[in-house]
Amino acid sequence: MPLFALVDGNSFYASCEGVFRPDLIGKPIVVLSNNDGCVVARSAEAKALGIKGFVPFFEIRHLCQKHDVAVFSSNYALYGDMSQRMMQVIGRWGIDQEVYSVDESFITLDGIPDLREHATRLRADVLQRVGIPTCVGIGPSKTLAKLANHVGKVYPRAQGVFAWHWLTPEWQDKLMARIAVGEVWGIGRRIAERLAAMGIHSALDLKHADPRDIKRQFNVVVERTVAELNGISCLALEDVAPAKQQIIASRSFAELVHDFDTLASAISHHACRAAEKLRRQHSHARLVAVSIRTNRFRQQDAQYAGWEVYPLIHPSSDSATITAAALAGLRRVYRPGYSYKKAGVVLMEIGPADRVQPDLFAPTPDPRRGRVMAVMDHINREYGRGTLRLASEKLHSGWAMRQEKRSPRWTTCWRELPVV
DNA sequence: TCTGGGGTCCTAGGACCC
DNA sequence: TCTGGGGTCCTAGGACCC
Repeated sequence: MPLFALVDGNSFYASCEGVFRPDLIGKPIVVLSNNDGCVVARSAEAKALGIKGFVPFFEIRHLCQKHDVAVFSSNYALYGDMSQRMMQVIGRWGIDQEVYSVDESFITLDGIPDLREHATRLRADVLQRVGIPTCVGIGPSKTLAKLANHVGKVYPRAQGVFAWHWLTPEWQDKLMARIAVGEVWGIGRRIAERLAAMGIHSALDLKHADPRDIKRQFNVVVERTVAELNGISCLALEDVAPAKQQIIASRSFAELVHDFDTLASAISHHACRAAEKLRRQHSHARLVAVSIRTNRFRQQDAQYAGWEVYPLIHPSSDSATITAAALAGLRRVYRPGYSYKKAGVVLMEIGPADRVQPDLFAPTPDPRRGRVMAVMDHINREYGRGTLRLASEKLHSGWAMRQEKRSPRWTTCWRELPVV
């Protein structure tokens, strides 16, 4: 029987901010989404103040002022780098590792004798080397490992580590009966509501539900969740990350945008970011889609959401080609007279760059373009993102996002290194 | 005044093929 | 008048995750 552990960073973004600000130890920390829109991370102290996740910042601003909460704009350069460091350390403690998200990793622990000791030392190692506190949950399926992680967080006595097999089956069930079914991985709000109508309220209820019944009412995914809760592992560890099938680059604007040229600059920028992501996974895309939309929360404004797909003759990962397609799409989708809040580019029909079906009649793209892109990526890696870019990205700058409280890029930018 | 940005998978239904 | 059986592919929409 396999044995999985889920290791995750506690309040990850907030913890990252705390690492370089020892003066904030014991103080509430909140991290905001792009554009300083919503709360995306809260330190334990901030949670204790009653600040909920995903609420718009303006609703809790007064609370933050009153309690002297440290508020940060999101700093993805910092979180991405801290994530890599954390994953590297966690990986040393597992047989195999899957990096599941920016702050979560599954590892397998088959054959390790003293799991409590092992997990405790793992946590200490990450804390010492990276500065991030973690929790470890252990179980015979990924779903049970996730749920064990939840137990490790919620019960202080667990001290951040919990494994199901430390309890007798009876006590396992007693514990599961106290966990709401919505806490189970894969059970979201909608399914939880429908389960409640069927009389299934706790994780234990779902574990004991009839799988055929669940399959009929929902689908195979929920059926698998039932099996996983019963200790039957259905979800394998994915130690190689599959290439993305779809790449999105989009942003809200700090202020409403009305004119085509400003939108064109934003779309150029997003197209280049998307193309860069595409090249990083050595893929080409065949479809470039553009979306623009007004602010859906402003009911007093006329609403418009446009979406246009633009096919490329040759699948490509060339920034200029993809940007040209995105701008062509924008020209078709743009309607004057609206106040735009968000623009984005989506790449689809993605495939490996070394397997491209050429077009019989169209001229073959210049093979030297690939080298131009490689040089551009290299320079941007070496000297910082945006050192080289397309002119069309910079024609107008009226679309920047709000980021008023961003901390320095402590670990990835020479100019912003902490000074001791 | 102020409301994020990514991703994946599954299903149902229609078009179309032999 | 009667109108099969087996399949694939695509799309839209819904659900989930972080």
